[in-house]
Amino acid sequence: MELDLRLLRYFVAVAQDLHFGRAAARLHISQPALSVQIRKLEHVLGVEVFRRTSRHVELTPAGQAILAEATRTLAAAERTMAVARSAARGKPGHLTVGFVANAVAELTPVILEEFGRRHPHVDIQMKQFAFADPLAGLGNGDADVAFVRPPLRPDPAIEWCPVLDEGRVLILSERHPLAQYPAVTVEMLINEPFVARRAPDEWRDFWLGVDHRDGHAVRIGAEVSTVDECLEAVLTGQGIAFTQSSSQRYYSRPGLAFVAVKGLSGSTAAVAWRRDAATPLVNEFVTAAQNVCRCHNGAPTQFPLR
Amino acid sequence: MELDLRLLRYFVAVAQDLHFGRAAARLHISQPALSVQIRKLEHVLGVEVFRRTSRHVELTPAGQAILAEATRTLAAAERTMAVARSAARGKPGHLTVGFVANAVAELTPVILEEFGRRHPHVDIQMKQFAFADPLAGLGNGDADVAFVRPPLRPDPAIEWCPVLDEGRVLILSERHPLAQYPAVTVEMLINEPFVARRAPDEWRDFWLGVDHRDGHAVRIGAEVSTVDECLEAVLTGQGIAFTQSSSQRYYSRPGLAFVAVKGLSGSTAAVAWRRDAATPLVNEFVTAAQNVCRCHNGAPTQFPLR
DNA sequence: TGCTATCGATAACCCAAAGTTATTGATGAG
DNA sequence: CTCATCAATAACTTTGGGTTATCGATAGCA
Repeated sequence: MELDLRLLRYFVAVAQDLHFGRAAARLHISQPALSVQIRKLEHVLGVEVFRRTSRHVELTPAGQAILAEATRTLAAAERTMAVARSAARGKPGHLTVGFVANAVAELTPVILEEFGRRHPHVDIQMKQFAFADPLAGLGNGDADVAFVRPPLRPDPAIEWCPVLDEGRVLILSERHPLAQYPAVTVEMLINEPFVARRAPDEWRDFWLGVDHRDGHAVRIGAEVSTVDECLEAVLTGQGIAFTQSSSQRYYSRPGLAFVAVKGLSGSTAAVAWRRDAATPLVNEFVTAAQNVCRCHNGAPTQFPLR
Repeated sequence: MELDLRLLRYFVAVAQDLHFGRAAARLHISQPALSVQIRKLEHVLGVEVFRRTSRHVELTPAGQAILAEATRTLAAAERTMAVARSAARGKPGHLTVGFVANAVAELTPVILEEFGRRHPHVDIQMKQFAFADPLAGLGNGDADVAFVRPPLRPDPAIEWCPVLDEGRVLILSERHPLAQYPAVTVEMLINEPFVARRAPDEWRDFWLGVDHRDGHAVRIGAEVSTVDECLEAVLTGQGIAFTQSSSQRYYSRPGLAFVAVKGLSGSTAAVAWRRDAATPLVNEFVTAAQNVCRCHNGAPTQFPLR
């Protein structure tokens, strides 16, 4: 019996939510089918990857080790498809650019254009990642280069260079009482429910403004994985959230209000890449980004706080 | 329709021998099944990967680009299996060591032992590669580290460090007239048919002793991909061949004779690794190899020429 | 202790698709 | 022009991944 990408996809899905029923739903198959396939995977691999009772599912140590490799394998397959798509469009070169939310805002198209002018034979695929992966695919090879927003977990394999500094603002329903204020302070928000990003701690905390709360715990009104989920939660009044100020121009929509927050630190956007996968094309892309933002003299582009 | 490892395996097989019939035979399926699956792959990828008539099969430019990625994807899958096997044996760590022929001969087990003593939790998988891949899997991630034998095509991503220097000897059937000589010269072999290794030019030529032939063309008696095929060809008298002198101790078998060759340059064996995948484990392995052979002061272990 | 809700495993069945053999049709060689 | 080669097509068989229905184990709770 041979290994098969489907088995890996199923495995990763179950590993993600540790629940056969929900994973099956996400995969658009029935729960028994998923159970059978996971057992088949375990047979093919020769190890039990999950320890499961009728009440609990968890990865075995073997499962954890395998999960990392499975993710890489799936990323490689994804990349194969991407290269094929590029080739189909007559472009021999290919570069996958990961990003989160609105990337580096208005600078994004400028950088792409700058790069495209120098490398017209390269097909660029922009690929968005959810909050759960602030490295925007750099971690497992899903992306060659990425627009990210620190704070990032320190990782010797990842290098980055700031491109854009902007302020952070409050985003809330326009029916929320605070929406009328021209500006607020973090203290005024201490008891407000926040919309939290499902993300690694350092990222989640940064966007909840934990550093500005003087140790006060955060009330969580909703948990979200993507920008749109976040906006949805805010619109329906489940909570408020901080966001980079460029969101006002990218995600403005009826019923949504933005309010300046006094004293709140800003957000930096950066180009990032893997030190061990710095192909010439990646380097060229980073250079293009640096040229555009002129951060090679240490000063990323500054946008007004509001 | 989703991409599937089977399709990639089939694709690579056809790309290798550019012949549907033979590829199908190697894959143990019928030729029509293979044709259908390749067409399916092309549909999934959205590009034609082969240009084919009833007389000729060749990769399209798109196919070439995709082949590289497909190989990497398959290697990643292979690695997933390997890690699973390791985990099944209760070893959380894993290292795949590629090698060609008899690796670094008697030093191999010593190095493995040295490394194993320092890293008992790491499961080492030795993986042999055919002559076609003198980089022993370093090229596409099939191996983390490898025992190779220069000459290698210069590649900035690959670094290596010599471990062992040994002479080269002639290998021939004991019924061959020259088998009686205590030693021969290359001039005496100019008109002898040689067994050639199916390998990149620099490697193939080195093992044919082209540098010692003063420009005389080589008569090719057989083409082989592996050591055993080579010995088989020599035993059946299809040709003679040069080999590292340690072969006398590793591949000695009834009917086979080894003869010293005066003036023939030696062969170096080395540890090699990818600069961009030099994980701590890889570095430790290289260190172990260096410690064992003491080549850190520039002098790889010397074996007597005969 | 026993009831209930939850959730993964098992069973029985169905059907899509990968495989088979037989054949066609195109093409390069002599 | 004929023959041999080789990929594509056709008609079919079979494998196995999917389904629904059901079971059995367990945590929560009165």
